[in-house]
Order: sequence, then structure tokens, then C-alpha cells
Amino acid sequence: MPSTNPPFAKQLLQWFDEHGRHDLPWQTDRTSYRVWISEIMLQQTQVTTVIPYFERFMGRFATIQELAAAQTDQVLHLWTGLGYYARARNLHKAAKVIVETNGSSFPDTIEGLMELDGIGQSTAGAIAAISMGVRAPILDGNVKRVLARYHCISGWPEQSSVKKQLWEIAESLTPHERVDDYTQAIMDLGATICTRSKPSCQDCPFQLDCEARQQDRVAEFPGKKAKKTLPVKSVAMFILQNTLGEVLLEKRPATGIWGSLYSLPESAKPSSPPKLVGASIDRGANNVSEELQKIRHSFSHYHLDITPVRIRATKLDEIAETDRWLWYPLDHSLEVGLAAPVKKLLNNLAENS
DNA sequence: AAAACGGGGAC
DNA sequence: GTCCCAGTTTT
Repeated sequence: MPSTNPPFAKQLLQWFDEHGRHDLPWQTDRTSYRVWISEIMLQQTQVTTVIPYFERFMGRFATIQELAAAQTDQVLHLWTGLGYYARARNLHKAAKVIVETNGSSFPDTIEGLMELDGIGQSTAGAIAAISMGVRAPILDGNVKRVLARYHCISGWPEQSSVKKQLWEIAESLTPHERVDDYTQAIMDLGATICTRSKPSCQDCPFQLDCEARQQDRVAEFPGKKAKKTLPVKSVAMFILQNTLGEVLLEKRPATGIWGSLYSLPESAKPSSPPKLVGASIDRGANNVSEELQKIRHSFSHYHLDITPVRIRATKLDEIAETDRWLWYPLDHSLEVGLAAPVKKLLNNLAENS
């Protein structure tokens, strides 16, 4: 590992001075409050998307006191469309904590910052470096990509051993001088030059030093997440309709997949409908039963092949609504949380009937 | 359709 | 520790 900065940071800062972005809304007035808000918004979200949200947010909550005094709903309202709404809730919670416990001043150490909800090591480093000049490394998605290419670090950056290497490199490259500009510069390089696809290596200040570039292996880094072949599970979901055409939904347990959402009654096989009203609802006389097109729903850890089975039977009218069971009219007049594939199935059904 | 993105929280 | 989750954009 190279000991300390000089060439890397110096070259990067030269590039930043000449080609970097310096007029972003949060770069001009670098208070901890403004830098904090911007860094949270920039998590998972690109600069061009964030700018209007940041301006609007600052217009409404110019100080941390105003933010702390706000209603959570107001904060969420200004966040609508940005996604990951837990960020807004954490932001609001942290603002209240800071105002109540620290006399409105921010913690000035990485450890102190990380105690606040929504701030991990990289975000803490960015706030400390940019708004306080504390020499602290960061490792966001941009930096991971730049460093993985610069030193040909193999493996998926989220893997703990790989992440550890990258943190060590980040630490060793972070300069003592101009750490605020350096921190913005390395993110800017990743966002504008060392991009995920089609990087502009010919414009990069490190085109001669970058190990991946030297070996013509830029596209190999950072490594992709190992995709294990996901197991495939299958389930039959029953679209049980009463004589009004309403569909029976079941509220799922609070924990586990689709927690507390409504879903269709299930069984392992299309041929064995769940027993719901004493006698089984089978494919006997007077019932209409048909298998619909299978659909696949994928989770991060498995695929679920769903065989929908539609059954209409007068006997179903005997089922009464409870906390657990709900008759769902297909006109969407009921606002309930639905498991994603269930929503899809019901939409298809509504369209075709 | 799949990958990328940072952090929180459950286990 | 490790796994899973949450929303939107990019490829």
C-alpha cells in the first residue's frame, strides 16, 4: 500500500481545479447542515436529480432548528419522488437529536457523526472532510469504482474482504492538505470520468497510472456481485371469486416475506386448493376453475414461480371478512398493501373482465 | 429485465 | 457478522 498521498491527491486536485464541478448548490456554502443534507440526498441518487430537491429543501428548512421543529410529514413531502424514504425519517430524527442534545452543533468526529441515524462511515467521512476539514477517507460507490480500477482490486466491493482493502487504499490516499476539495474531487472524478460504463479514460488525470487502464482491463473493475444461481420455488396462488366477482385476500403475518401485506391464498400445488369453508372448494360441478399463465417473481435470494388458479364458486359467498380475510373488489377502490405479483395478477384480471 | 446504489435492522 | 430490505435510475 502506498504510504501517503503526494502524487495521487496532487494530480486529482489539479484535475479538479481545472475540470471539476465547483458550482453545485452544496459546494458554495459548506456548512455542516448543508453538506449533511446533500450527502444524504446523494446516497443512491445522482447529482442532477438531487439539485432541485436540495434547493427546495433548503428553501423550506434553512437551518437545522427549522428541520427539527418540522412535522415528519412535511419532511416526507419534500422527499416525495426521491425514494428511500427512510432517509428522510432518519434525517428528521437526527436533526431533533442534534438540536436537543448538542445545542444544535454537529458532532465533529467520525464516531460522533456515525451515532446519528442514517450516517455510516462514508457519509460521516464526507461531512467531516467537506464541512470541517477533518482528514477522513470516504468510500462511496464512485470512490469504490475509481480505486478498484486504479489498483486492479478484484472482487465485488461489498464483499467484506474487498471493502476492507478499498478502505485501506482510500485511507492511504487521503491527503492532509485540502481534504475538503479532495473529497469532492474523487467523487466528481467517479461521477464524470470514471463512470460505470464507457469511462472517459482519455480525459482522466490517471490514464497513465491506472493499473486497470495499463492492462486494458478497465471493464473488469469493480467486480460484479457473484451471482449464485438462485433456487426456484413454486407455489399455486388461488384467485377465489364470489358471485360479486370479488377476490379473497389473506393478510400475511407481520414478519417474513411481504410482511403485513395482503396476498392470495396459497398451496403447494394447483390441484390442492386451500380448505376454507368446511368442505373443500374443488373443481366439482357448478364451479368454474382454470389455471392461468404462470408468472415468475424474483427476490434477491430466490425465484418464485407462481401458478395462478382462478376459481368461482357460490360456496365462497359463505366466507366472511375478518382481520385476516378480505374481499377485494377488482375496481381498485380498496387501498391496501398488496404483494407485488398479486397486484400484477389482479390488474391482469381486471383488464380481462 | 437486471444492476447499481448506502445504510438500517433483524437474526 | 450476514442477510434482507427499500425506490429510483441507468444500462
